[in-house]
Amino acid sequence: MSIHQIISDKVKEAIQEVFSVALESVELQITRKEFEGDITVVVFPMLRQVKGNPMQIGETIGKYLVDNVNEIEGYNVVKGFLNLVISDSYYLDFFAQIKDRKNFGFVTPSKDGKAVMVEYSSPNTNKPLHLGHIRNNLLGFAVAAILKASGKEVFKTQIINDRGIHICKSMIAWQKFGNGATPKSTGLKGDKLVGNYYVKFDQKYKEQIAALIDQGKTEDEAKKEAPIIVEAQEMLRKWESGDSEVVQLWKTMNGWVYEGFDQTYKALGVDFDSYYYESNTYLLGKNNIEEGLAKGVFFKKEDGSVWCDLTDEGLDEKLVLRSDGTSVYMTQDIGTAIQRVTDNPSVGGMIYTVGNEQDYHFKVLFLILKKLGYDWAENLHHLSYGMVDLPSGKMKSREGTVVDADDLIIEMARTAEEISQDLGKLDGYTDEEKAEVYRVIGLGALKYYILKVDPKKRILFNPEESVDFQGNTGPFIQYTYARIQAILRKADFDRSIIVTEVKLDPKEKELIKLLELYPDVIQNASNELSPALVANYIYELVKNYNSFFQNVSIFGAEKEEEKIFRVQISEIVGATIKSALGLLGISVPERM
RNA sequence: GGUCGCGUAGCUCAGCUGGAUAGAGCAUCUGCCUUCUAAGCAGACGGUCACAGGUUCGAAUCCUGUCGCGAUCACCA
Repeated sequence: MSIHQIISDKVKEAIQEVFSVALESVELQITRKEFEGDITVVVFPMLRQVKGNPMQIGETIGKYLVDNVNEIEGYNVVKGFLNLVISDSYYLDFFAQIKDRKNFGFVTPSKDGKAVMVEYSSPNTNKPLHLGHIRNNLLGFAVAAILKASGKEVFKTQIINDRGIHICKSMIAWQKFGNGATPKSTGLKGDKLVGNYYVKFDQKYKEQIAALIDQGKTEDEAKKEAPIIVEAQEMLRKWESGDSEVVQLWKTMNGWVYEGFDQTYKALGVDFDSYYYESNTYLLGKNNIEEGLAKGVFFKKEDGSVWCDLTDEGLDEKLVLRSDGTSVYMTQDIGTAIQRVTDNPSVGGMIYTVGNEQDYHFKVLFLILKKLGYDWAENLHHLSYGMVDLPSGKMKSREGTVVDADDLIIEMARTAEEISQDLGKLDGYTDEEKAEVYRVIGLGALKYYILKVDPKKRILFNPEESVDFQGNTGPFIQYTYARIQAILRKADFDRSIIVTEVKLDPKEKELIKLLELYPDVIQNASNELSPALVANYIYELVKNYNSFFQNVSIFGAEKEEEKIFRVQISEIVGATIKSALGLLGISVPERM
């Protein structure tokens, strides 16, 4: 039983005994550093049930606790706050329990529980991944890892937008201007090559629109009549009718893109358990619309279009099938969601990692799925995140004002290299080893920078100066880990000894208190789907460790037991940093 | 216009279901490398928590309104 639970129970007992009142709940918090004590009972909320002076009530409870709880050594009351001093032996016991535990903080998954499907990434196959995708990928990957750590079975998946007019745009431009260029012939990454033709299309399209407007057309007319867009639409029709030439070109170009994406995913360190392709799913959902009609969830208008009435929920009517019987985005998403649960029957909920511009879409989608009566529809979450903006404004891939994912990853490693070389700490490493460390640091900086902020908030990303290596950053945390490894390399004595009696330094006590919180942090982060909670926890831990590291002599401890204990603390803090960073997809270097 | 989100130090961000004097980093300034990695530590400076009301023992946190920024309201995806 945790100390918090014990205190909570005993406070209730005390109130019952002295005031004959059954307390509903007890509010505890960690004692602020400026006061003496470890855990604080807040007396104020009790005033609702217990009449009296908060100071006196605090005194009464404090006395009772010291008399009746071994772990509590003393107390003091400040205003309505009862500060309790917890004995060293409690923390030593706790430490002995977690000292050798592998995966401390992680809950072992239960087989009978329902699985969660996490969708993320979901790119279009007409252009390379950019900074916005990076945020998406990092969030999705981290949330999946955190859910796993909290004991759930997790499937990572993505749906690839591999069809539609935007894909045909790249294809048309390649056909017209590509001269048979391939990734091999140009040396370009496949997704980059295809992306170039998407940009090329847009240039040509704009030229043609301008020319048509000069000829006296209105802008709307020009946009519809420009030859290149007409050709793209024709190509989409051919694709849909299965024209073998178009399909072949489509397969070839998508193949290039996938190779490129694989490299980027690998560089980012993310992966997937399954892939869904829109070309296979875009016709899904129509049957479900039929079912919905039969159930009365949907209704048909005179023109044959099918709608869902959501006015009771304060929303609008939503179209789910066009009057010509073809699907819309919503139709596909309904169908795909149902398909995914059919494919993976253990799935009891899904998380969609998609930008906040689609908040409304997912609100509607979830409502419709609930109305259709699926039990898993109760556990659907839109992991909504804010845009990543640049100082220059919004990123637009058609205009080429994007920060390319691959470029950024390389750039980060280069920055890490520059800083590292100035410090000269990796002397004696081979070039390959150094390059690997730079890569890990650069990536760590990028990932941490993006994950530490609340997903809901938009990020202003300044490529030149945004990524720091000091303070609340990935490299600062990695650095602490590397330093701990240096201590462990030097500590060539037996560390398996269980230390039972040693006077805890306040900084040591702080560290153990923080470690105690780790399982709760994982649990909370999984409930709120927020890697930022984990990130801020690691920072807190690392800051405390650094203060300990700098101010408490480890090898120069007075007694042998103290020395061993301090090394053990370093070891477990290191292990916790590593596992917590792992939840964010960040690796740690042994030396840096 | 309706709906949703955001607004905390010069900048970038924390602040859990309301709790003690609102916390970090960057930037500026002051100390600390002959012992474990100074990518560090200790400290100083810096706040009308957008604004105005309300709820109560207590509000950055909850409610209402106002302002600012963003997103969204397609038989697009």
